[in-house]
Amino acid sequence: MKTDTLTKLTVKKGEYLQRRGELNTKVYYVRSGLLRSFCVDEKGKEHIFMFAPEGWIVADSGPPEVPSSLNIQALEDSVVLVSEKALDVKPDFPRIVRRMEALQKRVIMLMSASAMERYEDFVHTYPDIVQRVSQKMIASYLGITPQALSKVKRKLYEKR
Amino acid sequence: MKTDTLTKLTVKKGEYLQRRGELNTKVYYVRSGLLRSFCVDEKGKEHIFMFAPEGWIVADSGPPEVPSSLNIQALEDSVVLVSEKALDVKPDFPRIVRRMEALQKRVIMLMSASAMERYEDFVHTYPDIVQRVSQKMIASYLGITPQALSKVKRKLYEKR
DNA sequence: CTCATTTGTTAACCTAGATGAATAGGGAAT
DNA sequence: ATTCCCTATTCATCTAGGTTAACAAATGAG
Repeated sequence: MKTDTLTKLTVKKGEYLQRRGELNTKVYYVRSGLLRSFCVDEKGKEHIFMFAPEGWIVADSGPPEVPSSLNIQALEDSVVLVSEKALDVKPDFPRIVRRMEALQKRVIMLMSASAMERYEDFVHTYPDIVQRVSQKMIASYLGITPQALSKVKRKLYEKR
Repeated sequence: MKTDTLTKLTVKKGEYLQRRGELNTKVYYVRSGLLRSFCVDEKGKEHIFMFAPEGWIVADSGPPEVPSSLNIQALEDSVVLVSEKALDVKPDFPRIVRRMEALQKRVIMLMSASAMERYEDFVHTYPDIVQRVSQKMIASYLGITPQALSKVKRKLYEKR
């Protein structure tokens, strides 16, 4: 990453960094705050692809010339460094490997685990995020409705 | 990729290249035939993570020092080139980007689309694979049972 | 502060897909 | 050919999670 191609951006809670359909040339490095990337299906339902707290990188995975299918939005006031994908000639390989690993796990969880199992795994894997975002956001990440998440949490509470 | 670190491997249909729990140091390049990578959940159910026909690369995404969570098996007689992850100093970046894209799409599909939508998308995206593998395998990739896939196909047939 | 909007939870009902069991076809080995 | 096993399909039943609606609590704007 060349330092001179980075732009510092300050965004308020709720602001968008990128919207679906826009050109997909940027990579966002979160210096402080919290972002989410998400898509919206035909029925208008939002699906969170990932949360990005401090130190994380977000971008649509697609090539720069294809319009983005994801929206990127700040969930807290945030400071973000923006770089151009094309200029990012020497990508951070270990970080990419970790991302792939996380995606692999996510796919497998979505295919094989119940909503409760996915919630427990999420709480265990991202305990900090759980504190910082709404139930609605967590449900949207898990691929269930907020109502279903409420049920899950009650069952877990009753268990102990 | 250094040519001198590659090993050519010939496997018969049904043979395993890697089993869950084994060290996870290898990357497989499929020269001919067809592989699948999959995991097995606590209930003994198999979930296919990906199919790898000619020209594709398969590996567990995790770091080499962690035991693999995936099994890799030949679905057809295949010829495979094997290389060590650690020696693979200059990874094929465009290919990785395409893989990430595919994974992103898969996550989103699993969260937002019905079994029928996922099947239609699969047929559209991998028409060749559909011809080469059993219904059971396709169902396992889609995250549904073979019975549910049967229903989906009948409904699609009735529609037209 | 007030008013309005959003969020979290509960409950009643509904559906997509799982489960289990039965049946019929396909190979492969002998 | 026969046996064995595995695959595909169908049906009946069950259940996790979706949908709709109601309401209270929290949040935000002015």
